Amino acid sequence: MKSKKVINLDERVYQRVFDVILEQRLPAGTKLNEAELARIFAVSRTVIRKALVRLVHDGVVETKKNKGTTLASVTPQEAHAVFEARRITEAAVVKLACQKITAADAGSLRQLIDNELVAESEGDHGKALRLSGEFHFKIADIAANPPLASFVRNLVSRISLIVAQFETAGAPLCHLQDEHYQLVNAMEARDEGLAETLMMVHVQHIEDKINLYRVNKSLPLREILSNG
Amino acid sequence: MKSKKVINLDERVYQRVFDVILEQRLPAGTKLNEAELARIFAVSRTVIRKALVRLVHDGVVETKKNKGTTLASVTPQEAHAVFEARRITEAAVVKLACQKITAADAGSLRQLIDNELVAESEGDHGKALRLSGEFHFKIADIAANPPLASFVRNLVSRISLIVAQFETAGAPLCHLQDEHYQLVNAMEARDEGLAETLMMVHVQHIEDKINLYRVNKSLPLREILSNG
DNA sequence: TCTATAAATATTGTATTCAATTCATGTTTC
DNA sequence: GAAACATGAATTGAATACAATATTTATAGA
Repeated sequence: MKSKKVINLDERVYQRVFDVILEQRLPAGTKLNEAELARIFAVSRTVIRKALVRLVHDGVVETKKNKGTTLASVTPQEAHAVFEARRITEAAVVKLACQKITAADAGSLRQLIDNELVAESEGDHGKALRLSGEFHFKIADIAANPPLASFVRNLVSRISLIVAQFETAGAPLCHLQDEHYQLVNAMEARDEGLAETLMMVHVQHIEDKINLYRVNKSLPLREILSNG
Repeated sequence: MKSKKVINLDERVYQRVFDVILEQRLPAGTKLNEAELARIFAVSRTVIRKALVRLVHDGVVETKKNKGTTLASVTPQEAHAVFEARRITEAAVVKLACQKITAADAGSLRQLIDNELVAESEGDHGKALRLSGEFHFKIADIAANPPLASFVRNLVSRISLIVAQFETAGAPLCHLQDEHYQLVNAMEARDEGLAETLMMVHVQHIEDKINLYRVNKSLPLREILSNG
């Protein structure tokens, strides 16, 4: 058993950027300059480029020739499609998870929720967001279907970007932890129908919050214009 | 309107390898030597590597440090997971497509089936396989959900690899075109329930064929052993 | 003949260098 | 003063060179 798994340099970069996206610590459209990233991670541009290629493939960053690489920003239509995909996929995944969940799994899930609450109470909003994402990753792992799990990871990360794009800082994510608890209970009871419904409603709630904020965001425009 | 879209060199390589996989013209485990590919495509290894990174991310090729890159070969368990993912995803996708399909879309789908039959009758088995895949891609496009469409592309290509891995040459894919026709009819009638069922059965049939061949493949073992 | 060791080879990982293109800025000309 | 144009900086695209390592092969000894 190797305690220290050797991973390529680009994997480190990829994971780090991925985590930052999950924590919503970078505003949409943030430039990811290759040279700058190379300095930050103390590697060559080659390594950075490899990580960026993968992130582009994931759809979370966009590269334009001779212009630069930025965090992907999406239109409302594109955002809606990602939510739709996530509702469909996670509904199916949670049904699979219902069939395969163990007591230990349920314990891990509840632990994740608790840790998230602790992080939130300590003011570490970024960590709480990441743990919230990992809750969904864990469900996908329980479903024991690697391709679906990988797709869920992709969708959750893209939703994180979208939320960060439309949400103003400190938007309340209340109730969502409650929904996580209910999900675990339904899964443990192996109630596929309930779990499926709860999951779809849960993702819908996230989308609803975004839509609210999109409306709010258009309001400050007058202030900005009159102020300039 | 630009008639000639400038695409990066690695995109060409990526698409080409992707097509070859869909056409099942390379046996599983085939080595994709970077230097050799660079010669074939007349580009530097840098370009090849970029394409390979994306293919690895897709799960269709595997790279081992200092060992080489090969077409991915999967265990029966992994293969089953890919089939499961595809059944779930395409079932949902075809329901979306039912809601959005136009008469022109249905025409395009039927054209694809016809072209596939022509290719088959002309003995171009590879082209027929690729067109069969494009039939599924087209349904995903009709569903108008880019993330799901991209995932379907991924799953279909992986299934192609898996089929190529377990199937012996010239395995009959009869009946499957019939199922494609029935799918188009159900979609055009906007019968979501029927379309969903047909799709799941269709994918199941593909998996069943594989399983048959896996059994057959283990039989020659005695011959091999007694012959040596 | 078999084994163990060492050298050669093959292959990917990473860094560095050069090229091409876009964008902004300044300059010149009318 | 305005517009066209040239020029320089910034940035990614691509090629080449170098490093690290696993595999194979050759060789020497028992």
